Amino acid sequence: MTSMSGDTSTPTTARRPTMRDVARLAGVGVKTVSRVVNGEPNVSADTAERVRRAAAELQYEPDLHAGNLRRADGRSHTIGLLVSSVANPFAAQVHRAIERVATEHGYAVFATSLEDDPVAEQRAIAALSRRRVDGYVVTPVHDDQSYLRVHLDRGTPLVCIDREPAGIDVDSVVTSNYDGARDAVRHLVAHGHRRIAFLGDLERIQTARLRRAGYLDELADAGITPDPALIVLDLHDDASATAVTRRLLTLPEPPTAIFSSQNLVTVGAIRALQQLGLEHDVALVGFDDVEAGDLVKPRVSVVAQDPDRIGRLAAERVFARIGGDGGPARQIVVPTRLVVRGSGEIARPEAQRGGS
Amino acid sequence: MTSMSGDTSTPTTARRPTMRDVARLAGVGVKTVSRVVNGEPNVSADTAERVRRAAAELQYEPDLHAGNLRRADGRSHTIGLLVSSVANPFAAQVHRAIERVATEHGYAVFATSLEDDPVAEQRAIAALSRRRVDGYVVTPVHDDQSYLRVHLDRGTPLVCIDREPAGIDVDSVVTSNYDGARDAVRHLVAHGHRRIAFLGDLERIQTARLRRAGYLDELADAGITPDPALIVLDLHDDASATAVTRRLLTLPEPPTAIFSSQNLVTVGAIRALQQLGLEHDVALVGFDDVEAGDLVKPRVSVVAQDPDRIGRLAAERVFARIGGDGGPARQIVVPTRLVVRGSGEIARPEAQRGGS
DNA sequence: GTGTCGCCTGACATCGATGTCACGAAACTG
DNA sequence: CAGTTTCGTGACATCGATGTCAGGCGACAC
Repeated sequence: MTSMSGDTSTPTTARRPTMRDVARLAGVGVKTVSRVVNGEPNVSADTAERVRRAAAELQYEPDLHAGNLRRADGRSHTIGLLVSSVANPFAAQVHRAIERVATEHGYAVFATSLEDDPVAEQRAIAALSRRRVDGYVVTPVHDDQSYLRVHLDRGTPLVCIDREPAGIDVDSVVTSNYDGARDAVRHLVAHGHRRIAFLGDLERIQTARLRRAGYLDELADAGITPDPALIVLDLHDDASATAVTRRLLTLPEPPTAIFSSQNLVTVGAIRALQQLGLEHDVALVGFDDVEAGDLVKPRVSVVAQDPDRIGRLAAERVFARIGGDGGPARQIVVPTRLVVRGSGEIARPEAQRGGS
Repeated sequence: MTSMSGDTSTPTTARRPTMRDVARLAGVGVKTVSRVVNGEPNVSADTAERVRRAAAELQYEPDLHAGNLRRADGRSHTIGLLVSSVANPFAAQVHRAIERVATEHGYAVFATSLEDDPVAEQRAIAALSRRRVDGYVVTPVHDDQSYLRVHLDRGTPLVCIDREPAGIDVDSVVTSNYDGARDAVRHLVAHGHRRIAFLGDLERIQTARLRRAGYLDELADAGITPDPALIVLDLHDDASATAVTRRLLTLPEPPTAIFSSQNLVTVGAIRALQQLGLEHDVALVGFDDVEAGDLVKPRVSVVAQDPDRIGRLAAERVFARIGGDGGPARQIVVPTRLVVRGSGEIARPEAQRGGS
């Protein structure tokens, strides 16, 4: 109603108002403005109202960082998230879940893509440390996280997701890679398969090794001797997965089922099966869900991870730590879910039942 | 080599060292430490070395925000990104592209999901403003962005992506929604189709209206009178798209081709076609690429957007503005690309050639 | 009427850094 | 060799806020 000056036109470059400007306009001291802005008690109703009006008039926005400098708890109300890539669908869903929890707590999230580069991991941590984040959620890439201990000692919590950290004892939230792989293989064995191929991700990735172990142990428990010819490791993209799958399927004794241990590898396997016209004859179960995996024919069965839950649990751990939880480090394992859609339920051909 | 104290065990809670601590240890003034840390000139080689050693010993990390308080340019080296959802594949790819440019400039990125909530847009801007971001990249949701003018006036640039802003004159980077839609329809017309259905997204979304307009204008140019029965708007998820598509396909005079104007809607249409066994008989072109769209049979043809380029261009605009570019607002349009995979090249059935 | 208490309020030091400036020593100039 | 410039350095004010503390004022009890 009562506008300060008649000038309502666009100012060229306005200085950002500070608490002092608001104080001056409201005719009070800065500390009183501070009290009103932060909802502290002991301010009379009409002083508060005058301050609020002045703040609104100047469109005042407090400077969170300036406040933190002096504030007792020194919280930046910001956390950092390190993932393989924010564009990776799995990581993106984890990110969304974390963001949801963060927003509830009034926190903002810095997300950084590491692209599996250990050096990027350290650089990202340093960049976030300079920005004084209150906590980290990290997908470990580096083979040793002990360099992070100094941050823990200074009271900045860290939670690892997807992979277990090495060299530090912190909370972690990971998928049940080993059990999930066993579930997949057990499912295929239950449909009569004995020649089950394994398409593995890069062996240097911990989760890939766990999935391979699950595959081998489940075969062993089923009394099946693994055929080394059917085990291919270190696949990381769909093109090489396609090539390898084609080769396996044209062996003299081809597999009757395939367990592919990762997203893109599953896509590559599907493509190979389609190219050879074998998609209805050879069973396939993938680890990790495939986008639009229910549009393909046959629809693709998978052992699905739960990125939403992983993200939520990880965020809850971080905020518990920020909130002062000093308990021992927790290892949380999120189970996988077998999604039955068709490709994994293709039975071993009758022709072969007699053989072997 | 020369460790300060013999104690290498884990300290319980160490205070974070400040510049003063480093100065004291190195036996110099704080300003000298500041000079070394920031690479300013006029420090003798061995003073600099002594300071660096002290900083390393204490594992000193400068506080970026404290520095900004006094620093002339006051840059937080942080930008804010508002998207529909960080879990949305399109937005996630845009995000990754922006992050790449940001990293080159030494910037970190705050990403926030709006879930198409106009109130969330304003809340997010306020949260980022309090954190003093140097620039914004925004997917507008609110129907009026004039409330952002104050930030522009204070020198914080803003670039809109995906949708044009309303009420402010700023840089924007958008897909050629109108032309892309025309391309899709032209492609279907070229394959003989005249009864082409349109499955539109929510009409309140600007891009959805543009795609509809492209559809209608291209039909008009081809001399085809649109059949209102084949135009369905306000679809936003795959379930409703499936239901609607099934209804259209069972009309007395069903469409021979479908143009679906969005990702999830395309998925819904595919599912309906598969359920009715018509996927090889009715042509389909979608707007926006579908993940694993080349695994479906027939492989799905789309008019693809270029999220990587959109993100990169948007980020470059923001950094140009942060760098002082005061030129007039630029509207950048990123063209779509028709991806021919099979579903869009199904010809109009011969049986119908005689008719109409 | 006076003393005590509690509520409001603002002056001032402070957070961790950078900008300004003055000072002494060394290097150059003529 | 005196005068000037340059270099290296640190004391100090300052950025925008909050924590501390003391003072003023009105209400209440005796």
